[in-house]
Amino acid sequence: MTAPLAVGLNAVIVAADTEAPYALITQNAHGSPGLPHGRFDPAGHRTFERALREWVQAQTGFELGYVEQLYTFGDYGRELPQADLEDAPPNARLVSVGYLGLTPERTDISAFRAVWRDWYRFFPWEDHRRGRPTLIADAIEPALEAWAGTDDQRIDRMRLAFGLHGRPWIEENALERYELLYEAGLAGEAVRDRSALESVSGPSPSVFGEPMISDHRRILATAIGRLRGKIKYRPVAFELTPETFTLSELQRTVEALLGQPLHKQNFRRALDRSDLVEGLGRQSTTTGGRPAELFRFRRETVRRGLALGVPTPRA
Amino acid sequence: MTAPLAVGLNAVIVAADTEAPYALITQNAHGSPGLPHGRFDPAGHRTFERALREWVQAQTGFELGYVEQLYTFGDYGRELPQADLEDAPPNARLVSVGYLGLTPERTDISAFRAVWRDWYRFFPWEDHRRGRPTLIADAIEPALEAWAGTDDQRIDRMRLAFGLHGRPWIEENALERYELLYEAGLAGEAVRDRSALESVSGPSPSVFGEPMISDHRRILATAIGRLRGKIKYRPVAFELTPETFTLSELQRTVEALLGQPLHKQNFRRALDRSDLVEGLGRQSTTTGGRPAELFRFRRETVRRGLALGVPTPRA
DNA sequence: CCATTTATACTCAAATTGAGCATAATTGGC
DNA sequence: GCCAATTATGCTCAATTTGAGTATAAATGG
Repeated sequence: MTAPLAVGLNAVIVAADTEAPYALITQNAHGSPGLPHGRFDPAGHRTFERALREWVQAQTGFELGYVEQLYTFGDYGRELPQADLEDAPPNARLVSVGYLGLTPERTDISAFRAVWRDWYRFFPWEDHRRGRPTLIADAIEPALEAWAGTDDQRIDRMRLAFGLHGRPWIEENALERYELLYEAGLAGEAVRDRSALESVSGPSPSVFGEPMISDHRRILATAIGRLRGKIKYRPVAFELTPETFTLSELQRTVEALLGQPLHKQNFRRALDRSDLVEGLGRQSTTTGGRPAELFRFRRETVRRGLALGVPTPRA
Repeated sequence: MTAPLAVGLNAVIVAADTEAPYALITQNAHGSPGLPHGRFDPAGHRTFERALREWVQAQTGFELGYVEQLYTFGDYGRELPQADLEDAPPNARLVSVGYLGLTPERTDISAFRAVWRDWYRFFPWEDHRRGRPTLIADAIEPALEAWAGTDDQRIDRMRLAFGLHGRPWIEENALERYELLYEAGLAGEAVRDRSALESVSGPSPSVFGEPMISDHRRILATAIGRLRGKIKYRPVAFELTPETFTLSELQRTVEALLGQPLHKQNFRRALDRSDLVEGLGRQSTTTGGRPAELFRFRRETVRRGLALGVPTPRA
């Protein structure tokens, strides 16, 4: 009577530099991108976190540091193709628990079937560092409008999610935006899941961003939103930076994660007041221009209990 | 080879008035308090949320409104006594998914085996509305100190969690505080779980707050922390208030949830600027003193996209 | 009708934010 | 070797927000 259950663990492992934020991506047998993942074996694993660390280590050679749980998905509508379940019992229902891991540098993983990928490849509409991507006005907005029709609730959701009609763009809402596109049939996964369920394959509409296997892009969107929110009130940014860095490097890294430019002077001033970083006196040999001072993260400040995030003054 | 898995769903259903915050509490066969819960049956349930709504309806007669997922626990150390698993396969490992539900009033549930309980009964150290509870300095601090001994990391965790030695009390950290007490053997559940695993029953040390079945108090602590954080940046407070309310009622309700007094004038001013509420011109017939104006929540403001929380200026 | 209680209004200094302009120290042509 | 371009860093100032106090208004209950 009760159908079998399987718990899948999925890891979004994030690194970032001044250029872009990266996620660790694996490939399945068909070469489709996905997240490092595996099944949770209740007999062999004491906790989710341990199981996750073990899987990630095996699949990518990567040793996880900072880890936090994201969300547990169990929807029927997103039931997975059997191919993704490997050794699960037939017809097993998958419950997937997503985790976020942060790492200070893109460690070498060349020996494994995993690569670091700029996460905006999967979410091209999320990068507003050089202004709002034209993709939104040119393609996403018209496609969503066609989907919404005269349904007021759909129109509302669309405007709020994508910051249309004078609403502000809220970078934390990466999941809402992806789910909206999925619902509107504008994500490759939606096309795939529907044809699998209904065995119909009508004319494929235009879809946005590179799709991933299973519901992995949804988990990645959850991670992006969570990290973007958390960076503002907890010093997680320093889990992603090297030991020493210049203020510009830190700022560009944060901008890459938020997909949003920040106001330089105000960023520095607020950081100064926060006591989160400490100048080292040493200079960095930068590419062109005046050399910048090197800084380090003051872990002591966090232990004093105030635990603030990095400032994010809008530019 | 793979042990059976069961997914348990647990609901923290919260109501609040100017006196206290309440959680909906059920009782097991032995009269021990717990949260409304049930197993997720993958065959019968499409999504976690639907299953949850069904269970809660059956156990408490309660119709859930606002719902959000909290956290998924899967630790081995907190394995549950078989009694709590009811119709699960023997030796099943329980994965428990916690949900938070909010409701504007304490609806009548007298026909069911469920009651509304002031949540501070389970967490007496969390209510700082009338100053820091003396329980902390009198009993918790010495007990934790005895546990920490000279272990610097333990001393540090203790001070940060409970705001000792000049650290600020951070009301969101309800889970950290409970887990610390559990680890230190100062929660009734810890005593119970240890004796179940080790079959020893030494002298029971003093424990704090009323224990709950299974890991339900841990889930309740998660809910408290989450709600306390969210109330500051999303207008969830209005999911808990009646249609119309006075500003004082709103303030006292928020204070009850945070366990923290707020600065009256600044609370009003910030609320004013936020556009979250709108005066109705009508007066409330209060108990004693000048009558207060009635207000209502402006849902329209949220739809305009700014979606701020209620202000929480420290008193 | 007066003391008490509660609500609401007003004020003011301190701190923070937003956004500009000015100056310093490099590199890379020419 | 000098000048332009580039990047880092410093300084200023008005506008806004915060923190916290004082004053006034409108009820209730002896």
